[in-house]
Amino acid sequence: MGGVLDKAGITEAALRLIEKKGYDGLTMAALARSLNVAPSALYNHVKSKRDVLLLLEDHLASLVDVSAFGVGQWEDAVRTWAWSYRDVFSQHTPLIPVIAVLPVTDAPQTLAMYETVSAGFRDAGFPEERIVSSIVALESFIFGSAYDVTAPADIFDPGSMAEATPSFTGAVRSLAEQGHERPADVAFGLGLEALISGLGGLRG
Amino acid sequence: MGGVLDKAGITEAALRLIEKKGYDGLTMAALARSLNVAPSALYNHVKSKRDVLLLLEDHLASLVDVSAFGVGQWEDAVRTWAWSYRDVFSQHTPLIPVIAVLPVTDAPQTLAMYETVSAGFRDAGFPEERIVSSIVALESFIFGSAYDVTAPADIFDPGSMAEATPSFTGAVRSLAEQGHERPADVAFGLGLEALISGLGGLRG
DNA sequence: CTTTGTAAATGAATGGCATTCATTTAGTGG
DNA sequence: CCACTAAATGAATGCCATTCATTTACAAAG
Repeated sequence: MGGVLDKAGITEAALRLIEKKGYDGLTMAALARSLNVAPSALYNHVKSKRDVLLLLEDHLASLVDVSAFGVGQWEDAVRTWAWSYRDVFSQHTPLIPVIAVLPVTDAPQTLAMYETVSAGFRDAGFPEERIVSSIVALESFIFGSAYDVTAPADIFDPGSMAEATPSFTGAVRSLAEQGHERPADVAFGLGLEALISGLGGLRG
Repeated sequence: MGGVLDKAGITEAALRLIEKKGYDGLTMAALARSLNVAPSALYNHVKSKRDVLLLLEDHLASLVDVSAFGVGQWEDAVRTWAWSYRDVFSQHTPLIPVIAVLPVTDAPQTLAMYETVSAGFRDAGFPEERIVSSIVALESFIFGSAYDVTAPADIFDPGSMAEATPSFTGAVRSLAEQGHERPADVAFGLGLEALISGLGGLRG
C-alpha cells in the first residue's frame, strides 16, 4: 500500500479544504480524511502541522505576480506585485504569523519571488544596501493590509461612544459617505503610492 | 467567597503570565491558577479566551504614546505615535489577528487613541474623508512591522540556494555588512518616513 | 436573626486537537 | 524466497477551551 501521499498532494488537499471549510476546518484529521488516510499517516511526510502551513505559504508565494519586474517602470512593477501579493494573502491571513518568522531557506518559491523583486530593485538603480530594507517595508505594509481586507465593514462604528469621539466619528462618517471603493482598497492604494514615491527616492 | 476577580485583575494577571511564559503559556488554566481560582471561575467574568485577548489589546492601546499630537509638527507626532505603537505590539504579536477584526466599540482605550490621532490629522489640515484611510494605512504598516521585529536574525539567509539567487543574496550580504542598527528598525524607519511624506501631501 | 436572592467559585465532565508509537502492510532489490 | 524499507494503521496521550449542575458566601429585606 505504498505512497498515495506526497508534499504536493498534501498541499493541494489542504488548499481545497481551506477553500471549503476555512482555516478552522484545516485540522490534521480533516486533512487526512480528505486524502482517505489515517491522521498519523501524514506524519510520514510532514513533521508537524506547521509544516503543512509552510507548504501552503510557499505555494501561495508562487501565485504572486512578479511578471512586471524587468519590463517597463519600476513603479508599475511594484504596484502590480504589491496588489497581487496582498490579494493572495488576504485570503490566507492565518499564514501571516508563520511567514513572518519563516527562514527563506525552507521556502524555495518565496525565495524565488525575493530574487525577482531584488533584481528589479537593483536594475531600477537602488543602492544594494537599501534593497532588503525597502522590500521588507513594503512587505510589512502588505501583510498588515491583508488583515485589513478581512475586517468587518462596521469595524470603525463607534456606537454609543460617538459623542465622546467627535473627530474620529466625523472622519468615519465622511469616508462612508464618500466611499464607492472598498475602504481597505482605498487605504491600501493611498499607502502604497506613498511608499512607492518615498522609497523610489532612494534610487541613485 | 465573593469576587477576588474582575476584568482589571484578569488583565493584569494575563500580562504577568505573558511576560513570564509567553503567549503559549497563556492558557485559561494557567491564568486561573495564577489567580488562585478554578478555570471555570474565569467564565463568570469573561465570555471566552478571546475576551481575555481583547482586554489585553485594549490595555496595550492605552500604552501607546499619542502625547505628541497637538504639540508641534504633525510629522513629529506621527513619528512618535508610530514608533511607540510598533514597540508596544511587537511584544504582543499574537494579538494582531485579534485587533484586525475587532470592532472599536468593544475597546474604549483603542477608540480613545483613534480620537486623538484623528483630531491631530484634522488639525494638521487633512481633508476629513482621507483621515481614516491614512490612519489605516499607517496602522497596517505598523502591524506588519511589529511581526518583523520578532523575526530571527538569519531569516533571510538563503543557505544552499545562494548561487541561484545572486541579486537577493548580494542585497542581504550588503545590508549585513552595512548594518549597525537592527534590520527591523531600518526597514521601519525607511517605510515610515516614506508614508509620512507621501500621506503628508494629502493635506489641504 | 432568619430568610431569600444573587453573584461567584467549584470540580467533574465533554469534545476537539496535534502528536506519538508499536505494529502491520505492501512493495522492491538481492 | 528473503530482507529491507517506506508508508499506513489505530490506539493512546496530553493539552486545551468550554459547559454545567452544584455549592458557597454574602447582602439586603422581613
